[in-house]
Amino acid sequence: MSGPAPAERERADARRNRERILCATARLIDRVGIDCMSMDDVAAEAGVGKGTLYRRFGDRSSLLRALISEPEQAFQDELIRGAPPLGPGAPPAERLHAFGEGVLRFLDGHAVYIQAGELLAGSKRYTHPVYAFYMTHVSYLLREACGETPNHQYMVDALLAPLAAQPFLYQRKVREMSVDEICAGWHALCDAVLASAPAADS
Amino acid sequence: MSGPAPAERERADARRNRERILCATARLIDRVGIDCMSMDDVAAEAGVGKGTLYRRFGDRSSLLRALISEPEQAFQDELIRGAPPLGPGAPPAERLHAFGEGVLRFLDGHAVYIQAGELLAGSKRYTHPVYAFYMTHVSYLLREACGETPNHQYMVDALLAPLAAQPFLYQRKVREMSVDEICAGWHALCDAVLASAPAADS
DNA sequence: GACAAAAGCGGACCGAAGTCCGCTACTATG
DNA sequence: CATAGTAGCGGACTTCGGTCCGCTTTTGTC
Repeated sequence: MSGPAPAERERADARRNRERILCATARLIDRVGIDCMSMDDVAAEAGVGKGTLYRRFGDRSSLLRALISEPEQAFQDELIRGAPPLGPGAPPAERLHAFGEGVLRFLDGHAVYIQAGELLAGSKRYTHPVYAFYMTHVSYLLREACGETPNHQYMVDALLAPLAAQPFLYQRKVREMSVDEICAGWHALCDAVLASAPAADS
Repeated sequence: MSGPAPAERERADARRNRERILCATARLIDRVGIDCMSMDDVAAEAGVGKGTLYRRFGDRSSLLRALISEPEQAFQDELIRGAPPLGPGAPPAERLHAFGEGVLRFLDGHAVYIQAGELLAGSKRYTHPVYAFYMTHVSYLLREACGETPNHQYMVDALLAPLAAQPFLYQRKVREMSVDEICAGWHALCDAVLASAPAADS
């Protein structure tokens, strides 16, 4: 009954370096800002070689994403298992509203990490698992709320588009909108889309 | 009555090099694709130095944009001075629909140049004059169609978001949607937004 | 503890974007 | 045509993201 070998055991030095790198990155961002932080800086600050850095994190944007992967995971968990209206239990339309607001407030809370516009905003946005997750979620809620409609998939994308980091930062910094104003806007958009489809019975 | 000195006269060699560069760029894109085209390649193909290339075009994405600036300009002219429903004369709601469809078909017609996702899609999208122009246009049409609403500005952004190159290419390539399907989706979104506000009288 | 396999390390290296600055050659003027 | 002033040229150079591959450390086995 020796437990099944832990599928992938992380070697001790690997783990140590991974943590060093994450701490060093956070420290550097705090000290010089994301824009001025080169990958060489990170490697040096962490006291590891550049190869190690890239072996663990693949590329720059993945490294940055790793920094917020924990709260991001927590947010996703809330969507699936959390309390209403974010989690299951509330009517789908209400959950949809809560979802958008949740994403926007999440973005605002982690503005430091996404401010370069790289995170959740780069050209990889659409192919990243996180987009697939959000898309599935919104698709489900929208279908529950108003059934299958001709342009269902498009509406899902349209609802998700203003929740990207890029437009958010633009509205926040250039337009100088408050988070509340942005949320209000999204709620209005959400209502418009919901109202445009015949409400499902039940 | 010697005409006023032409504000900025372009030196002969400058003009020659500018044209050489644009031709060389188009040729290279055609030959090896945007992704494999380095700025050194362009300079070499055009037979100019790298400094010249950058002096004229600032950076890579500006160079690419310059390639479609002519048809882009033509499209903008059509919006202002063209025939209805794109130009003035048609009811604002109808013009709004025509605008979105126009942008989408424009994107499709120039997919070669925007396929790298750099053009009209980079982080500069929102600060580029072209976005300001589109924004003003949509803002005007939306206001004409349904008056001032609480989230006017947000709705404008929301309508414009799915007209960016990035989501367009995603829908086209990954989702394998036809241009017509994408247009249909946008029309539906447009209707939803228009319907969500009290119609203006008049 | 000795050993072998392999997971992981690290920094030299590469390619490409973008900068800098001394030189060239075009244009305006007498 | 000679000259001066300046717009424009060009390529060496810098920076930075990302790759490669020989070397080191860890871990499982006897």
